[in-house]
Amino acid sequence: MTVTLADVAARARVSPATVSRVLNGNYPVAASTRERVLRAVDDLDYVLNGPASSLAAATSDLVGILVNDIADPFFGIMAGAAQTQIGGPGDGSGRAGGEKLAVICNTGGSPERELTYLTLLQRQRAAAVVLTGGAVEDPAHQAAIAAKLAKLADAGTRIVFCGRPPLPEGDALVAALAFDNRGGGRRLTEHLISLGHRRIGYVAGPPERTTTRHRLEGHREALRAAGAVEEGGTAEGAEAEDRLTVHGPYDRRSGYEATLELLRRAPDVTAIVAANDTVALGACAAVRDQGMRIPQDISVAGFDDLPFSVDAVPALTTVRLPLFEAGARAGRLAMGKENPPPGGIATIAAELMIRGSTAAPRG
Amino acid sequence: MTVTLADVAARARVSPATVSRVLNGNYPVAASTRERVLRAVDDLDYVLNGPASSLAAATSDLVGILVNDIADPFFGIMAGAAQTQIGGPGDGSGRAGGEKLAVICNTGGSPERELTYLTLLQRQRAAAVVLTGGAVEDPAHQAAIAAKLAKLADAGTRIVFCGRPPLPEGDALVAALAFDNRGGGRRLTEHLISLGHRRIGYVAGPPERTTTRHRLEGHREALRAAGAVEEGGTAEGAEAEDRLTVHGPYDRRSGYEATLELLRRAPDVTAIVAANDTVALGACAAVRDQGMRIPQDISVAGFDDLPFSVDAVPALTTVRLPLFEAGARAGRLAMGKENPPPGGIATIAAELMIRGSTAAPRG
DNA sequence: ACAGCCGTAGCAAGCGCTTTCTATCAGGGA
DNA sequence: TCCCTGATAGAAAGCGCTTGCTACGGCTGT
Repeated sequence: MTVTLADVAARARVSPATVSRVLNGNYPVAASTRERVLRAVDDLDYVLNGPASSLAAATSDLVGILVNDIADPFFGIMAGAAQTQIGGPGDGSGRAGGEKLAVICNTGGSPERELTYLTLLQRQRAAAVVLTGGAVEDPAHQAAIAAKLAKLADAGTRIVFCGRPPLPEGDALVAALAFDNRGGGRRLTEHLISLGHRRIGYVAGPPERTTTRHRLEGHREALRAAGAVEEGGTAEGAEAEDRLTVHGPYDRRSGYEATLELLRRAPDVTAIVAANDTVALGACAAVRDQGMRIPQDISVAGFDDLPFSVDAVPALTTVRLPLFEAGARAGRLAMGKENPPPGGIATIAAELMIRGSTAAPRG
Repeated sequence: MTVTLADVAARARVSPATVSRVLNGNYPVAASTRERVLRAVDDLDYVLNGPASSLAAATSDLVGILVNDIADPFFGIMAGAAQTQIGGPGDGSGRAGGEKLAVICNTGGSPERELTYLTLLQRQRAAAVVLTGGAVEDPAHQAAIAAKLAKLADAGTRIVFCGRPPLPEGDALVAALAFDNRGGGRRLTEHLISLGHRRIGYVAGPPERTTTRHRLEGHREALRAAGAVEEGGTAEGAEAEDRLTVHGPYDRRSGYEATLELLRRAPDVTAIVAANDTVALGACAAVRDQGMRIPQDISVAGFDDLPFSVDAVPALTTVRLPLFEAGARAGRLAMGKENPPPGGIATIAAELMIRGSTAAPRG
């Protein structure tokens, strides 16, 4: 029924050990023998039994990539980029070639599913795991994840964070690539302030995510530095900040609804900063549906600079994150093709992209 | 070092066989014994060895999902939806629960990589494989893929097509879910024709893809039915069709450039149909950069109805494909949770969404 | 009371591959 | 000429799990 190593060995008139060595190419085999074996492999259309191989070698060629939402290009781009570095081009034959099987796992942002996938990957003795995107800040889950990662690392699995802050007690991991969300958020709001905006609404992501918090913190840093919310004392400033912030999921619809809420609470905002570009698109729609023009009546800004941002009308002012580059680098780190950054952590710069959706508020 | 089944068995004072049966739950085990085993599993923090298990059982719990470009939400949405049906919620523990590990494989649209991934999946003895999106029409590759799929099916792997036409000699596969690209394309162009458009440009996808061909065929069917290109004879009609069609990859940039080319070739077109929404966005940008307004000066339409389409300004007229539903159904088929459609093939309707980007041409 | 069963648990034989250790052979230096 | 060395190939022992078959009580039916 199934062709096994032994069948190939028989046909090539060598021992199974030799066939294995030819296939893995990590032991000297005479050229003539190798050729004979390879021909037998082709003749019989042999395909290695992965589980058997993994069992015997105690390692597998699986690399897991965990994402929060694969339908979101933010993750799609990173995951795709990582995969370009992991699944080598291959030769179409059944032979190994250093390429691994990159598997993208969609957690849907749920910590439980994240843990489940990590366990599944642990079961498969994955060669590496890449965790992308913001983490949930619940201490219990942080600890659970950290414990699981420690076990994985123990078993020889390489761990890479991409666009995700390192663990508090992050030691087991090979490398963390963190986006400068705080700095990006700060520069974006500084830009709005420099245009003359003072009442700036913020449509934030889910409160429990690190990404949300960091971007929001950057925003508020800029606000405070400019004294933009000082209308008496710090207490009132904080109150104003809260009133001008609405949280919701990272999707278009949430952006739409949160913006409506924001406009209701504070009809006098002159600018709205969204948690990301997708949310910003929803915000734009809401602003427009309220009969206001962008940017004449109200400025809108996003974050991430996803491909569609430049095509929005007007083009979205946003903060560019080098998603592809970061994903590719994470992939290389996972493959051990690249050395981890000093200290294990690299912060990736976020670049302000000023486009048409922001302008000075009306006199 | 690593905890094995035997360790658990020893601690629970039962045989390894019993532990295995408790974990797999497919053999009667007394409640008291089961509990003892489960406690031992927890105590020792045991995690099943996937490769060993797959080897012994001759099956694995991997399900592969092949996509052309994971950075494209078209695929992201389908893949994410499929995964919701495949990777059960799990319980966070190491225990099995019918859930499988859904792995998304990014082929980049390359047939070689598609084949490579299929081999990798075959190696892993995958439980099922879902192939999404249009196929490349090269006969050699068609045959290679068909042969590979036949082998996979032989080995017990379930095969599902999603948004991909069935193989010419498609028999081995469980089910094919095909989008009505031709019908959608036809209705879209009929809509434009009914608005009064006669000179309609078409920004097509890569010529070798089935999706491209079907959508284009639908477009031309509508054109011919309306006699819109008849300016003498059929030969001239065909020539006009070719002149008004520009091929390119399925991305924004290609849409931009192809539209510029189209406008150069035929400055008098009153409408442009794009291969998909992403391309349409590029087309819109090009139209605008040429100083024309949408839809007053020129109408633009897309295909797919990706989430951002409704947020384009003006909102994009397009053809809605139920990507999430199709992906979820494909996932269920892959899991054997749902029966294949009669004949193995189901055609999924495409719905015309008329929005602001199309209007009657200027008198 | 005895044969026959059902419900459970254990034994042991692999699943197909990797890898350590050993065997063999052809040369080359002394 | 003989022994030592380097280059290859083979033998065999698992890797950790699943599962067919066997074993063993206690029950039921007659």
